[in-house]
Amino acid sequence: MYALADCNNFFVSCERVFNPSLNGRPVVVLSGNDGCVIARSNEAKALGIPMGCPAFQIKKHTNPANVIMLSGRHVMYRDLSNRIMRILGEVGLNLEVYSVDEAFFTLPYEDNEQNHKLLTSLVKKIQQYVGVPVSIGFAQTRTLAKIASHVAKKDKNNDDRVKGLTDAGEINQVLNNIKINDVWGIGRRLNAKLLSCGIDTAGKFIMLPSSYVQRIGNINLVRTQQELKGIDCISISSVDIAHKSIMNSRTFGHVISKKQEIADAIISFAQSCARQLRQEGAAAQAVTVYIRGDHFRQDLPFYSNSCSVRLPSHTASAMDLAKHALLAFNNIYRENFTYRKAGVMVTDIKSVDELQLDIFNGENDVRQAKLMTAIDKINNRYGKKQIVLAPTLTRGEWAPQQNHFAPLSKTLHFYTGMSPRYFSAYNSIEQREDDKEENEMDT
DNA sequence: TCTGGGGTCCTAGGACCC
DNA sequence: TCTGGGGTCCTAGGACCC
Repeated sequence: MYALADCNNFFVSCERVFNPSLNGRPVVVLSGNDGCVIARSNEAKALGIPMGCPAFQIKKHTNPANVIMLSGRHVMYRDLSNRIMRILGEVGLNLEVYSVDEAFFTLPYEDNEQNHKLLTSLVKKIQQYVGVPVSIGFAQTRTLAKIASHVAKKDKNNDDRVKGLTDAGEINQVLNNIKINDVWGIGRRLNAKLLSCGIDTAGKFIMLPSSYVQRIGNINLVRTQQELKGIDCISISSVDIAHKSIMNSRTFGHVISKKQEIADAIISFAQSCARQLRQEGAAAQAVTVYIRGDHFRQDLPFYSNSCSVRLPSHTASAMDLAKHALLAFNNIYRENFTYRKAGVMVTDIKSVDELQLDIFNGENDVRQAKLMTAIDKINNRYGKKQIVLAPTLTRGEWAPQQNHFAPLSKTLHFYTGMSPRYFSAYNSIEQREDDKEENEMDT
């Protein structure tokens, strides 16, 4: 029996932990550059604000004075997420962290009454210790558990926020009322295809012959159908399985044409990829760079391109990765165009354990590895940005604009469990302007 | 004026091999 | 005129997720 714990309106709920005055009001959290809505409170949903809605359009949808718009503070969300996962991990067997606000786990009891009781206490514990509301669904497969948590969330009479879908008759009834695009694994395209065949509910979908389902989609769609029928066939690559790619990219605060400014961004992205590789005890042997114009600007010529470069050996060195990322960038950069977004992706990733022989091959590799280890030690001890590659010392021209941070420091005392260290991490994003000065002093 | 970021898996088709 | 058959590997692009 699988359970899925899903945080309600996660980013908004995190903001509310630190700022209870947001309770009961329509709140949205925005993406980078304060661009799109990426989380909505129930009140904001009720106003008809759709997911992904551009911030400037909220004024068209609603009375803007009604809606509180906040810039995302992902360091804080990650921290609260970790706390929730720890609590789930204490009870749940085989915890699979699926995303920042969701995790699957298996249930210990044969008896569903007992499982229900256990989950109810978990929901209460998370509310009490972390302050974030969580809904939990459980069923025979992950896909059904997902639907169950959906039901738990929607049902206003269900105070304990736990829902089990275990009775065959009830499952059928629920599936007949679930719209096909609310099923996990069926997105926009497949929804359109299925609708055109007259399939609009999960109940109708499970009646289709699997050969037909395979023709509409692919093997994944067949698996989704099996899961809805109660046959377990989707596995989740859990957190301890290594990443296959690591990406770092940003939409710039405005369009940029100067080559050096974009190069600075590329170096910064490569540096972040390298840092994450080292945190995971891994190294990569390929790096891809992409750059693109602003596809919303009809008045500017549009150009986008990408380039991959293979490194001579696996590395997690910021300098190696930045150097090769710049080679790739030089390949694709064109004069006379403007750019709005760029990114760096590292692939062909292996754990350092697998690479012991390779990585210590050359004199240079050994020195680089030692140097990066030393830099990590210093940055971990004295702060993330004590030693960085030179072009990333100051805040780049490309840095995204975010102007809607909640006044966190004023509300922080609501949260007693926070150490000074977290405090500074949470505030670091707010204080970009201060950062700039600090960095100049460091220089 | 203003439109996110970071992942995974599958498939078709081309290159290449014998 | 007429031009094999089968296999593997790689990559780009499309679909999905949060």
